[in-house]
Amino acid sequence: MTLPPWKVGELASRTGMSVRALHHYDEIGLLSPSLRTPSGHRLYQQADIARLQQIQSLRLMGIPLEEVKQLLDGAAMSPREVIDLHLARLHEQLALQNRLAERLQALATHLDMVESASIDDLCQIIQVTIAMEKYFTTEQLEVLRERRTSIGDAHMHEVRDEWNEIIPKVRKAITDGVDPASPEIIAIARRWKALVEEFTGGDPKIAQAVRTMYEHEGPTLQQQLGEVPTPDMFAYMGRAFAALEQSSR
Amino acid sequence: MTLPPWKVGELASRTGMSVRALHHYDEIGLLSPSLRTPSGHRLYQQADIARLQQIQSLRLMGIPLEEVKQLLDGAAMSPREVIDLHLARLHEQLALQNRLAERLQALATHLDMVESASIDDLCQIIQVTIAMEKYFTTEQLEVLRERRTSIGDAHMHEVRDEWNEIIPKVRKAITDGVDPASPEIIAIARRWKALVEEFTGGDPKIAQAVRTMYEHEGPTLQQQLGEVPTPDMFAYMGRAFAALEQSSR
DNA sequence: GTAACTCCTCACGTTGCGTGAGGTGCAAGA
DNA sequence: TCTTGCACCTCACGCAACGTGAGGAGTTAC
Repeated sequence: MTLPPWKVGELASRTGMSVRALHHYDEIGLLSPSLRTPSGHRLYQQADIARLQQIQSLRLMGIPLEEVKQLLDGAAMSPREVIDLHLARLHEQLALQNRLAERLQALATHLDMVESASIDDLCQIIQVTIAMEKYFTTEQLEVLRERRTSIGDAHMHEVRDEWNEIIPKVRKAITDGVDPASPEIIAIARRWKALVEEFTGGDPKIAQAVRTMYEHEGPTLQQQLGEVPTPDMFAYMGRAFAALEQSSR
Repeated sequence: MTLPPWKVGELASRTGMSVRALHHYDEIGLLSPSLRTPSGHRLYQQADIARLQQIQSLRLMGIPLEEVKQLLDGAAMSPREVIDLHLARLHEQLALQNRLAERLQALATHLDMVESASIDDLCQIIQVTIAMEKYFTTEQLEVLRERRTSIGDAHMHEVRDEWNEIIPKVRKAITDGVDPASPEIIAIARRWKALVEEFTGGDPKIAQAVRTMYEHEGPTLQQQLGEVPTPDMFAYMGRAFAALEQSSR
C-alpha cells in the first residue's frame, strides 16, 4: 500500500515549512518533487519527504543550502569537514559579534557619562571608545567599565568637575614656574593621585595606558571630556609626586 | 584659504573606503557630494568629508546605513535609543549564534563517537543532538560533553560494546521470566549501574533525564546507537537494583 | 454552476556593497 | 596636437534565503 503523494500546501503544513520555501528549494534544485500533476501541481512522494527531513536537519545546524545540496547529492565533502568548516566560520562570526557587542557596551556606558545627546557628540564618543581599544587590553577595559558603574553617575560628574578644577591650576603653575615641590602643588598632587587611583583601581598598568592614550589622543579626548592633562603636565606632576613621596617619609 | 575639493578616488584612498561604497552612499542619499564638475565628476568638500567621518564612526558600531542616515538627517531617534536598540538586536543574534555553536559542538563530539560518515547517519545524529536539548539542561549537556571527552574514543566503544552485550541478556531474562533478584541478574545490575555512573558522572538527575529520553526517543536512538534500553527494561532493572541494595547490606 | 481554496509562474525587495561592461574626462609624453 | 593611460561616469547583475504580492488557472464542495 503506497500512500498518496502530497501537494505543497500539505507538505508545508506537515513539516512546518512555508510553501515559498519549498518552491525555492525546487528552483535551486535542492528538492524537486518527483511527480507533477498534468496541470503542473507538485506532488511529493515518500523519498521527497525523507529528503526534506534531511534538509531540515542540516538547516537546523545552520548549514547553507548550497552545502546541504552538495552533501545530499554526494559531492566530495565528508560530514566531518562540513561541520568543522561551518563551526570555524561560526566562531569567526561570533568573535566579530562579540567585539561589536563589547564596543556597544562601552559606548553605552560612555553615553551615560555625558548628558549630551547630539549626533556630533555621539560620533566623538565612538571615536574615543574605538581609540581606547588601542591603548587598553580587553581585561583592562572590563575593569574600567566596572569601575565606572561602581563609581556611579553622580560621583562621576564630581570627578570630572574636580579634574576641571585641578588641571587649569597645574597649567598655571607650570607657566608661572612654580616649584613642583611647593606645598600647594604637593596638595594638588595628592588630590590628583587620589583621582587616578579611584579611576584605575590602583592598577599602575592602567594608569600608564591612560597616560599614553592622553599623549596620543589629547585633542580628540579634550573635545569630549573638557580639561585633559597634557604631556608636560604629566612630567611636572611626576616631579610633584617625587616630592610628595619624600615629604610623606 | 579653502582647500580644493576631493574627487572620489582621492576621498576613497584617504578614508580607506572603496569608490563603490561612496557611489553607493550617493545612490541611497546617505552622502551626496555637494559639488559636481560639469562633466559629472563628484567633488567632496569639507562638510562632506566630515559627514563621511560620522558615517564611518556609526558604521564601526554596526549600525545599518538606513539608521545612520536617519540619525544624521536628524530624524526622531535619540542616539541612546539607537544604541540600545542595536545592542538588543545584537544580543538576540548572539544568543542564536551561541545556540548554534553549542549544537555544532555537541554534534561534533557525537560524530566522534561513531565511525560512520554517511549522510543518513549525520542527519540521524543531528536529530539525536537536537532531541537531547529537550531532555537535558544546558549545564547537563556540558557535563555530558566533558564526560565524553574524558572517557575517550577507545573506551567509548568498549562501553557501547558492553551495552550491546548486556541489553539482549536483560531482554531475554524478561521474556524468560527470570527473577530480577537472581544472582546472574544482580551481576548484570552491577555492571549496568557502573556503566550508568560512568556516563552520568553519578548525577541522578542526568540519569533520570537519560531514562526519560530513552522512553520518548527509543526508536530514533536505536538506529544510531544499536541496543537501547526500553521502558520495561528500566522497570525490570529497577527491581534488580532493589535486590542489589539488599544483598550488599 | 459557482464560490472558495489551493496551486502555478513571474518578479521585486531585503543588506552593503563587489565586480565587471561599456563609455567619457583629463593630464602628460611623442 | 595626438595619443596613451588612468580616473571617472552610469547601468546592472550577484549574493542568501526566502517574504510578499500580482495575475491567472486548477480543484473541490455545495
